Amino acid sequence: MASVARIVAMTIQTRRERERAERERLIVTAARDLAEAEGWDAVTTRRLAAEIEYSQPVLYSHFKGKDAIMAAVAVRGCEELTVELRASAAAAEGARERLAAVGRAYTGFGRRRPALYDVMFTHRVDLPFATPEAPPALQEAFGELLSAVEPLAAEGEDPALLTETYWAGLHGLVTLMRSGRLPEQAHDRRLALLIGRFAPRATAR
Amino acid sequence: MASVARIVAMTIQTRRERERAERERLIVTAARDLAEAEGWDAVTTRRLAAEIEYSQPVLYSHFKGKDAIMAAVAVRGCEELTVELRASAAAAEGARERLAAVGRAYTGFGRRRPALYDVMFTHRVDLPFATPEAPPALQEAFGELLSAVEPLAAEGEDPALLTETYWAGLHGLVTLMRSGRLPEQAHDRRLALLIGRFAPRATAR
DNA sequence: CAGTGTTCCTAGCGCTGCTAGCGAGGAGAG
DNA sequence: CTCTCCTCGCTAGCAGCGCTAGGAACACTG
Repeated sequence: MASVARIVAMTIQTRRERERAERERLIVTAARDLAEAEGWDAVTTRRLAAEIEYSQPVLYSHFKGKDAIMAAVAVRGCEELTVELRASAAAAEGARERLAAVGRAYTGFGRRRPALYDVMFTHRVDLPFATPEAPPALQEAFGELLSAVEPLAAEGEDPALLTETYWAGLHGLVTLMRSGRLPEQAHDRRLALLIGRFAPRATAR
Repeated sequence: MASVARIVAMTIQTRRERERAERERLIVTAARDLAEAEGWDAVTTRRLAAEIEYSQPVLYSHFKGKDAIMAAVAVRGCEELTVELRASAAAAEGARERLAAVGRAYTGFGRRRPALYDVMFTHRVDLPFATPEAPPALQEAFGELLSAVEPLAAEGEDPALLTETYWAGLHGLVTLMRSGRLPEQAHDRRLALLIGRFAPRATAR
């Protein structure tokens, strides 16, 4: 009897936990969608609460604060980015073309999903980044870049550092363009120049 | 008599305008200093008003809003950046060394004055950038980069676009590092890699 | 069915950027 | 020198922000 009761309690418990987890996903999805539709300024705790049809304090039973919600959105964004990078790399042949493909995919992601990109790579958000405790999704995304850059590293060059440098170039292009500092229309040519610097034709042929 | 009165009135007018202009400079300086000391979050209109020893609404008689104040700080920042870039370029010899010098100066500026850098190149601020109406200070800063990059452009490459691409690389390094996405300690090596891509040794020698 | 514990909502705090409207004080006219 | 006017900067307040305390209502336990 006692054991049965315990089992029942456990299943009720698990159902509750499942519902909680589902609601948490709902919060993150709502925050992301709202941000992508109207920008992060429109994502207020009140607005978000209305969106999920709960009251404000519920948010704080899932996340420490608004920043934590944004961090969760960022992690989900990394997963999406990884998928896109992987797909583009898989479809490309040759080292130079692989580098170009991930570059296009990366900047395309940043331009197509500006709000998501911002929370991942621009906004201050308390996520561990350049450490072993970084979210796996983030490490995978970096890994995709790494495997595209690595074959193009010259002798004596650290592939990881070279990848970070290439990443910085892509990131700079995306952010400067999106904030109006660089004109949109020449993006492809700038990207081609960047790629050319990291994969000289001599190396590819 | 009438003319004398008019002249007196004019000098009074000019004195007032001078005082107003001085107060405007005071506001911008206070905003910049406060931001550099405690970050932009600490720069509230109340705090800023207290700093300049006037009441809040005075700020709005000079600037349309907080964003306009930040834009003014950004313009002043561009002037400072131009000075530093120019000095570093002048002290360097050879195309490759010039490129490296401005790269070091640029990233050094970003690391040394993070709040100022953010308002210039990261925060959304309604300044015309990539247009002829851009602030002269901004165009000069870009010009400094341009004259360092131009000699290194290959045949058929647009020097302006190449400069924008180099700028993006520097900007990416600064922002990713400052937001914790890239570890600080390897900055010099990443910068060296970037410079190496834009000024191959073969070109310099 | 009563007791118990959790869950979620209402209400409110201190702060933000920004603005309306008043009162003091100097400028100009006679 | 006095009176009028007008400019200037202040006090006070609005709506909205992130976040939290405390009580009501619900579901489960025995």
